[in-house]
Amino acid sequence: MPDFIFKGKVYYNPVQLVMEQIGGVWKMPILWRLKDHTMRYGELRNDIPHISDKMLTTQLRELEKDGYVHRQVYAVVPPKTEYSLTERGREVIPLITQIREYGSSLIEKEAQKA
Amino acid sequence: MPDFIFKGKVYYNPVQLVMEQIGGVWKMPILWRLKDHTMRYGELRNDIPHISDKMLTTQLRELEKDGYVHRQVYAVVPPKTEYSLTERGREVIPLITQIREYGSSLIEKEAQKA
DNA sequence: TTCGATACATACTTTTTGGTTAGTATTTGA
DNA sequence: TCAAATACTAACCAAAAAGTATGTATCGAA
Repeated sequence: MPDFIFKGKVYYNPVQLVMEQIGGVWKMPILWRLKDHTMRYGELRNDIPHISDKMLTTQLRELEKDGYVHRQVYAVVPPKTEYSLTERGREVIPLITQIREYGSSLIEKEAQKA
Repeated sequence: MPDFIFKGKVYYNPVQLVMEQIGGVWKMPILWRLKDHTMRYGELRNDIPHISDKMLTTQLRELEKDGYVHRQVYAVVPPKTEYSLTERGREVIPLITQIREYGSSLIEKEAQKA
């Protein structure tokens, strides 16, 4: 597997690309919430434990730039913004499902031992 | 999904745990090489482009500590160490396969556009 | 006229991750 | 006696990711 270029940046392998697009602590949890419905900013904020405004905003912006979520701003006061998955976002859900399942299985095994 | 504790550390969700165990730039590429055979340190080193001694060593140690790889040291000179997957390591391969496939599909789509 | 509601932005600090360079231990064979 | 081979270790630095704390714009309602 040789190096390749994606959107102007060099990657060493496909895993690295995926990690950059949906890796980190918050991106998959965000995508997961949007799995089957649109959500407002504040709803995401309330639904994802421990996330800060800064993290929620930056991660949403990156997911938008990379084509995973759609951002719909309504010109009302107080402001209202709705987030939803794009086609690409929907396509990545099975992968997240498998990662979550694997994580849960790790936790279960650990619980059995203790 | 509430917080939980795994080996003494608090996690916010299962994704975060998986990311910590096999995330980052190098761990999955390492596990992938060991997929169907034991490899010596130097073989891994030569086979994984751009990886440094420091990264290879630290990531192997963490994978060993977390139970994904087995480390077999032979008392010979010059030194010889063989790495192989444990049961847990083998179990995680399907997940890595899917992540790689997803990454490859991203690359393909991007190539079609350009 | 001020307040409340919402979705942010900004500045700053800390933590984590990764990269670079150089060095070490051991024994066999030239 | 010295070089070669292998699997590391250590010290240091840079970059990226994440956390914390505070501020802001807008408009309608009270």
